[in-house]
Amino acid sequence: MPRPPGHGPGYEVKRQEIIDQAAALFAKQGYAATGIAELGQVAGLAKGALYYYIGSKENLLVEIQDRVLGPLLTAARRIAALDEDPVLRLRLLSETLLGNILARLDHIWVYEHDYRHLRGANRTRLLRQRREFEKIVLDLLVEAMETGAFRSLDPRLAMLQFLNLHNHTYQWAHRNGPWDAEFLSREYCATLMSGFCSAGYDVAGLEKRLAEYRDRSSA
Amino acid sequence: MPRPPGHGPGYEVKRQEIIDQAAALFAKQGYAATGIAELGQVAGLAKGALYYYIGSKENLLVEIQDRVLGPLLTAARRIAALDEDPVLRLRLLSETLLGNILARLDHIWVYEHDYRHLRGANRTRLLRQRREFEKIVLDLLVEAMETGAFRSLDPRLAMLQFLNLHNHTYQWAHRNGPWDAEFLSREYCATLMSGFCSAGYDVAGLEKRLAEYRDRSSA
Amino acid sequence: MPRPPGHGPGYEVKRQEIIDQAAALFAKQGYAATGIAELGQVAGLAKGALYYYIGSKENLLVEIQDRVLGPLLTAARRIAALDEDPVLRLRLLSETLLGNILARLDHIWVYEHDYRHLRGANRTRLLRQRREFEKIVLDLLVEAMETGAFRSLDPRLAMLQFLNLHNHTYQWAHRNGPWDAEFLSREYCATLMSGFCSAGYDVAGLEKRLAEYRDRSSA
Amino acid sequence: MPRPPGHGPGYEVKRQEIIDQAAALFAKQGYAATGIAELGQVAGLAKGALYYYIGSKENLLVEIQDRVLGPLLTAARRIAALDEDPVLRLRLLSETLLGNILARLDHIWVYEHDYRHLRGANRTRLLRQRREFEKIVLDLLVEAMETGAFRSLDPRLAMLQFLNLHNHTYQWAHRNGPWDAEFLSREYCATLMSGFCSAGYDVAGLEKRLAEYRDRSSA
DNA sequence: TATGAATGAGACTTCATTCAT
DNA sequence: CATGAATGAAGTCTCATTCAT
Repeated sequence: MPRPPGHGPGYEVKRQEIIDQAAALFAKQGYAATGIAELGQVAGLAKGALYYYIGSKENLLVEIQDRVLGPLLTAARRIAALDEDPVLRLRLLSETLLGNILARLDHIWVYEHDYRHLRGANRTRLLRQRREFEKIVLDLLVEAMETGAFRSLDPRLAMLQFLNLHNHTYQWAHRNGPWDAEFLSREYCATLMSGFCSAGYDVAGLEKRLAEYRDRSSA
Repeated sequence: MPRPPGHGPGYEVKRQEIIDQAAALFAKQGYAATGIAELGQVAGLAKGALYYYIGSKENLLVEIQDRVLGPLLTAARRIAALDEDPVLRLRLLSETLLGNILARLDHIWVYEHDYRHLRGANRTRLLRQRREFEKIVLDLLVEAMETGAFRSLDPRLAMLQFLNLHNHTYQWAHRNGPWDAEFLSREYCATLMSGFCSAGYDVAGLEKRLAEYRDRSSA
Repeated sequence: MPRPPGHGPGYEVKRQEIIDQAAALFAKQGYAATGIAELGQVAGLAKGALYYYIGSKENLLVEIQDRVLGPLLTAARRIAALDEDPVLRLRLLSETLLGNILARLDHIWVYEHDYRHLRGANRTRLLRQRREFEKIVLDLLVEAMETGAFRSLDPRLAMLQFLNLHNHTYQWAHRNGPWDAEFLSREYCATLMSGFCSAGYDVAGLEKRLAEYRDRSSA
Repeated sequence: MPRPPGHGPGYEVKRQEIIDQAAALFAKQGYAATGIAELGQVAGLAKGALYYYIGSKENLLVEIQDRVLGPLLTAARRIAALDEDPVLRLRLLSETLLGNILARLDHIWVYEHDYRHLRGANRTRLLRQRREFEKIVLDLLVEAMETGAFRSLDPRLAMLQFLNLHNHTYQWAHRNGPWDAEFLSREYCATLMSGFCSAGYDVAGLEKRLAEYRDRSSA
């Protein structure tokens, strides 16, 4: 991660390009099964120049993980802090999560498969961030139980169902698939909320409230 | 009366042990990142002897995949053929699937992560089997819609939700976890069926009908 | 102005050196019995660097075969196309063939012994080239029969005698041996032509006509 | 070569079978490229039993060489000692040599290609035997010059031509080929004698004298 | 006699990385 | 900024051979 000091203006641009290409390769073949030589070929750079940009192979993995978890956590924190119904916030979080997954499918492949190749501090940091994200979901679910929207559930199991349903999407989604994040989120949440909500809760009204929220916040 | 050239009586036993150990290692570190030397160390065998049992590294991967898909497909075919309500059969399939996942967590890790390292015929065969399993789920969902139990859903998306929810379980489950297959299946199906069923369908009655089915079939 | 990825200026030179050294080793010990480690030691390179130059062991074999058959076929085609008496052309071909054999004895060892270790396309190509060379000899012999210089022979057996006599030379010839290609060719052809020619043919005149041809073509 | 003491009656028979099979394999693939496992498969024996018969891989090579050189030297010595015209003896030797080559093509392949894999005493002994055979040919050629049948030749080069022409035959001959040893010997000797003999020598008469000799010795 | 299990060296090849230029 | 050459460990796999049974 320590980048050599004093780079020209094009450095960061090219660096980001290389990380993109690496994410695509890692997603297709796996991190361990992708060689530096292959990366260089795709990037159009000899190995020496490649290392000038990437530092090390593991560095690439770190960057890819950061690209996934950085925006995701930022958005999740923002949503969790909204002054809205926890169920609505869960719905917003769902759509954000799916949006991130669909927007960067190859990054997600790497994120889901290869985080175990991180070592030491990189790994610790990653796991901390993953736990933070899970905690946000968990807290929203607990809040929804406290407001009476949800019945009394095992909060951890509810969170795991939420994550199972969303996170496994990368396995079959593909660019130009038939469904976008908004649609998938609506469907997933319809399923989850039906299962989670209390007897009297108006599940069908959620989408209306979401529309109202969007009117308000875009105003 | 000398045996013809082949393998001795203890061969298959030891072979299965080695596959077990390989599955554990592959699950922890990934197939590509696990070396033959490491496998040999765990098995307590020199490399030559190891190869006497395994044939090749990819062979191990094939065996592990077969151990997952073999029993799973057998059970799924049997359940799909039962003369029962499709919703009940989905519930049975769910529990079987979760039972397989929890019983062989490390095999499932490998199954989910490393099938891409299979080549040629091995890969083709695997993908065919995966599709067969998915087809069974899909057909049951369609049946449930036809009987009026489920509302009109996109069958493929319903199947993917079913699989998302179940298959991602390996990511967080662990030996001696708090929940068994029966419990998880009940919870997952409660969620899914609430989301999928028609307005008038008696979701709560599913578990009772399951109990009745079990009484019947054990009789 | 940086070079595009590829190979530096010294690459090809070193590569040819390595092929030379490989030919010497293969000739002495056989292709199959010569290890990459040994090659590296002789070349003064670690295994990694060696592979940077050679690509694969079989590649070395291909290059060695090409070094033999490339010049040989070029020369043979040129000679066959000359507007001269077929017997004279056979004499010229004989000397060229012996010149190639004596000039690259170790290459010829490998060429004669280890072509069977080539696989697939490499092997097919080699066999095609070998057959082309044999065809050239065969056609010249047939021509010589048609002009009446040779008696009526089984053309294939005549060709095989020609090749037996020449090609086996590598088995006993050595650098700084007492005989050069010109001398050996004269002797071999004296033997062969005596056996092949018609009753009235002036065998002894062949060498004189050769000298005349050389005068003409050097003028 | 030291065979374990005290074997049953079938030992030697089976041993010879195995050597036959080894010769076939070595001829087709080369000594170095043929594995003991492959030999065992062909022989229908596990590796332990195979070693009981063969002692070591190099032993097989020794046996194969002996099977070639033993009969050849015996026959050559006998022929050289005949009280006949040296040219006739050369003709007899030629036919014997070709007979041995054609009768055991795979042994000859091994003999020609893999003698270099012999080490130490095995190698020394082989080379001594080879030289003895060459000496016999050389002496006959010198005799033929002394009797005036042949012109004055470089005896060593004459011998090498003789051997080139005969020994290279294994490269293209095959079982059920169109030509037998008698025919090939007649052709080869016709070529060689035409080239070697003095002006007045009756080459054509050689075959007649050969027939007379055969009448005499079968009588 | 014969088996099958075991060894350990060595086979060919690829790897991530470094560095002088 | 970028190259190409080099390393040495590690990758998967095969080898000839031994030996308890």
